[in-house]
Amino acid sequence: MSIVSSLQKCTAAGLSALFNQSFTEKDFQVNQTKPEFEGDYTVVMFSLVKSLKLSHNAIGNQLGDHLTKNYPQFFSKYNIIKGFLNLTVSDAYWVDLLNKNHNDTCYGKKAMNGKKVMVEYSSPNTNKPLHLGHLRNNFLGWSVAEILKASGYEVIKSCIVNDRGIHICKSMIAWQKFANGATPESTGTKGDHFVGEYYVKFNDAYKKEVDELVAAGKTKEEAEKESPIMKATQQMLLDWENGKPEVIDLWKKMNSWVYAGFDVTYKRIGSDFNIVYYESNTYLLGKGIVQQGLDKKVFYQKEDSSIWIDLTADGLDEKIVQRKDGTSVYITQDIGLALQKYEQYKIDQSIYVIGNEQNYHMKVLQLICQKLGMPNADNIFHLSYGMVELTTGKMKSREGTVVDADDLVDEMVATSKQHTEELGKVKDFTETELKELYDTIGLGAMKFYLLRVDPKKTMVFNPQESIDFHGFTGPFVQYTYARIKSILRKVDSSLLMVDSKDVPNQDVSSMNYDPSTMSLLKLEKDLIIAAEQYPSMIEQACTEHNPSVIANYVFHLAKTFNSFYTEHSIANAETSAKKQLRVQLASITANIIKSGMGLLGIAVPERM
RNA sequence: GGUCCGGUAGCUCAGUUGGAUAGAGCAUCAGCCUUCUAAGCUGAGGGUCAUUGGUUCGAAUCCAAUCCGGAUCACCA
Repeated sequence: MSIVSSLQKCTAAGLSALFNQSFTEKDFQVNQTKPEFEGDYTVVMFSLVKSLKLSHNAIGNQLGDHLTKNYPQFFSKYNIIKGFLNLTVSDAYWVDLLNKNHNDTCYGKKAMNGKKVMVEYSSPNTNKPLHLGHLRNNFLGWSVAEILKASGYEVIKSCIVNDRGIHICKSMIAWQKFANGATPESTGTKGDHFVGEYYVKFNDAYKKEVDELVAAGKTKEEAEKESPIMKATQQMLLDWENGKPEVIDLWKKMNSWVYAGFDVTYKRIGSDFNIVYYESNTYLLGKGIVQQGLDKKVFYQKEDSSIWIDLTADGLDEKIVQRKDGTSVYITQDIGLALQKYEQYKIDQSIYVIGNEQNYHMKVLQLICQKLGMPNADNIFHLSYGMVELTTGKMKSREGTVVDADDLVDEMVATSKQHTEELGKVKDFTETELKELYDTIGLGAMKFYLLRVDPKKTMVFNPQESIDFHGFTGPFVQYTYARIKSILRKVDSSLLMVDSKDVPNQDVSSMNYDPSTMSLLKLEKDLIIAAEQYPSMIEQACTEHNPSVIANYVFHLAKTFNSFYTEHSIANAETSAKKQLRVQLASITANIIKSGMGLLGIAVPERM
């Protein structure tokens, strides 16, 4: 249990005993004590003054006495300033915590809880390569999955590939018309980029045709309808739906190019999936459900035989779920897939990592599932994240301002190479080690940069800032880790106990100090306090589905360590007791950094 | 127009179950490498928490109104 929880419980129990009324943790507030006051944690007593009709001082004195007397293992002393009861946690508590956990690589993680969660993320279109926005999605999805695992959930990562539809046909038509049989191999182009080029070519050709038709006297609307290339594309979509062999062959061929390209990118950025759904397989799902919905009168049919749901009572609009020609719309297959996911895995929760532009759509989806009485409908959760904008404004493909994912990764890795070479600290690395290090730092910087911001918020991508490796960045945290590992390599490893997850309750008689009498310097204590908070940070990140909680925390921990490191020597500590204590401190810090960065999908180097 | 989200230092962001003098990083300025990795540390300056009103012992945080920005409201996906 965290010290904050302990304090809340002890305070509630203490108040109940002292004042003969029942109190719970909600009746008062516990905060970390502000640095300008003495103490570690603070009970705010203003809310108690009214119910008890006593002064702060009276309450504070009685409660402070009670806590220090009855829980000396937690609290050593207290002071009262205005309505704030500041408690000092005893050094013995901190030291004991350090002893028990300093070499536990699973510190902060929970045992399996038997619950199953699906995290759907990434979900690309097969007509263009991944861009910066996809990166935020991928990093978020992967990290949230890790955070859920650390919190005891079994996680199934899924991906729905948007591999069919009019937009896919656009790049197919353009390839037929303009490629002269060119392939990724023949042009030496990565498959997804290759296909993306034809998607662009389609739009150029289409625009040209429309302009010409408009110049010939048509209205814009007419021109858009009559454009030959668009008509050909629509015909191709029909041919695809009818299974016309040469169209299917072309579709398969071009998609396979895209997948080959995606595989490379996914491998590079670390995305992976337990199950991949393809829209070409799922787009007919949900049609049966539409019929059932009609029978249940959740849906209704209009005269033209299109099928709708009326959501006006829920503050939304009417929504079509099946066209008059009997074909399904986007949301129909989503309903079908939602049910399939549940039937396939019996998941307790279904998380969708999708941008906030689809907030309305996801609200409608969940509402429909609920009205249909689907078993998992209440456990659909839309992890809605904000768009990534540039300092110059939004990314616009038409204006060519889209930041390509592969290019960005390459730039970040190149920058990390350049910085590393300038510093000249790794001259003895082999070529392979160097390459791995550049990847670790470059990708670490990028992931940290995108994950450090609250997912819900729109964020600005500043290229200069993103390649800064100082301050609140991934490389800063990685560097702190490498410094600690450098020290730990040099000191006697017997100062650390073996990993306590392997050998619980091991003999501590070889300790160089007595944990019950060891006193802590301020910077030592600050570091243990920070380390103690890691488990509750994982909890918070999990309930909020928010990796930025971890990013902010890990940065804070690293910063706290660096202050400690500059001020006090570990290897040459004043006494052997202090040396062991500090080695343990370094160890727990390194373990948490590695673990926390791992939750963000970021590797840490042993040396840099 | 309806609905939803946001507005905190020059810039990028924390902080919102209401608590003490609103915090980081970048940028600017001033210091610190013969001692465990200076991708580091220490310090300084920088704020009408969009505005106005309300709730109360106490509001960046809760409520209302207003202003500004964004998203969305397709027989597109």
